[in-house]
Amino acid sequence: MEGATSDRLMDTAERLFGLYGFDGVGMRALAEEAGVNLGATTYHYGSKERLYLETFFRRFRPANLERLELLRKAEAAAGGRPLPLDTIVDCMVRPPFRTVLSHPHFAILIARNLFFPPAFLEMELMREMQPNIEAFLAAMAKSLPEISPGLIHLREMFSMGSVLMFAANMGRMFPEVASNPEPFEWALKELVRFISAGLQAKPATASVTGPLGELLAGKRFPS
Amino acid sequence: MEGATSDRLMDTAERLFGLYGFDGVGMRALAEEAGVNLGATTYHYGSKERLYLETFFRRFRPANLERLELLRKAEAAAGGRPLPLDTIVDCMVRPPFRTVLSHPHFAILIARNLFFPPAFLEMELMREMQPNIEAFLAAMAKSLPEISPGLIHLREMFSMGSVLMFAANMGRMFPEVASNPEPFEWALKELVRFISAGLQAKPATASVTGPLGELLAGKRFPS
DNA sequence: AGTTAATTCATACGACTGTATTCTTCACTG
DNA sequence: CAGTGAAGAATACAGTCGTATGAATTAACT
Repeated sequence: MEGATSDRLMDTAERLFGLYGFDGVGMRALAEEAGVNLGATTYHYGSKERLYLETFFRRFRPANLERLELLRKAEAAAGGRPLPLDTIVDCMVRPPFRTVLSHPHFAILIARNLFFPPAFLEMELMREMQPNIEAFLAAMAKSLPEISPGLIHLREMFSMGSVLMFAANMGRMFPEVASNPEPFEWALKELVRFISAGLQAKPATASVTGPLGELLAGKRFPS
Repeated sequence: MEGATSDRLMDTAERLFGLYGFDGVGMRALAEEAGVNLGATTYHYGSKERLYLETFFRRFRPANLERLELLRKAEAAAGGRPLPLDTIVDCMVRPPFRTVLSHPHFAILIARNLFFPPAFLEMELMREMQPNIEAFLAAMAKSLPEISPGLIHLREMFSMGSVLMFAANMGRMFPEVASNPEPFEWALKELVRFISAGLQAKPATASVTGPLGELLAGKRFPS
């Protein structure tokens, strides 16, 4: 079969880079763990950075696109009316975690990259996520008219923290998720619940206008 | 003044380790950035790992202890009655973020270490945090009698994700927090609000008993 | 079967890693 | 002022890093 070596390389990279980070994994350890010669890494991917990028984006890109698709579909079905918060949050978290169900090692890698992206990843990551951020922010703003955009932005950041924390620890929590997905599904539903409750909460202080509002509205966070 | 070199070394370590992680910073780059000879690193700290540990724990330990103190005081003031959720969460997040107000670079370092602790840190970190986890879990359980311990545990993990996401990004959000702390204080209040709303939410599914409940109750998450 | 391309392999290169060693400089004390 | 120990500085060491190179091997196709 064609590509068995390069596939084994990427699967091992997914696991090791997730566990130890880009700087924490050497090409020799990676090749050995994959049962592949060291030279094969250069041959198939050219450089360590490219291997890292391709390993990450092969699963991240489809999941990210599917998020937007799900949101568009839900919006179309609602016909212009604001979506329930649970629906929006579900569109946001369902695709990546469905991916993770069949590829558990990807969970911690995505958490690592969204929380502390390596410098060479940052730009492409932002470019990939910007449409999603804007679309989800807009959907939330429509469903939460009484909350200022700056606060929604802040809360979306909080939400992403919860999601990524869950992703980073699900390997420890549900070691055999593939064969027994029910506890995982339960936790995922609770994650959605937790987030939408936080998003809908009454603001702690009066809505912030003026300099602070503009300041927060202009910021970009990983998500 | 005594210890100027070792202090400069630790301050630089705090910043660089936070930005690039343990494996992302070399001793030479660290020494040069600190304006210190390479040999001084070995002389003052013996090894890279010890420098890392001391850098982290010099601020983490006091903040962590203060969290427990605050909770104890609040519990004493309440005289056995359950505490308001906002109070519990405030005790949890206030000390680390007060630390971060005077030492902004520590924010991303603590986020990194709680999210993806290096292997050599994991054990000591758990030992340091276990009393806190148990105390806060107990306080929350008392204030949320209708929510199962397993779910509270899960939600505490979600909360920690929000907190750490905020910590990891506050450098970008509030670059001059020392001279202008008001926006930061506002965001911090909103963080507390977000979390306590999520903690108090009605469970998404009926309370889980049997194997799953025990499974979740026995797990340990970073916090 | 013979030619060509694709892939695997062992090896090597220079740069960089964390740490050890050695020597010099400085400050303070008896 | 002699002496003692801490601190600073330069250099060295063995090991590992990512990557490059060229030969050996396999696969594919005429």
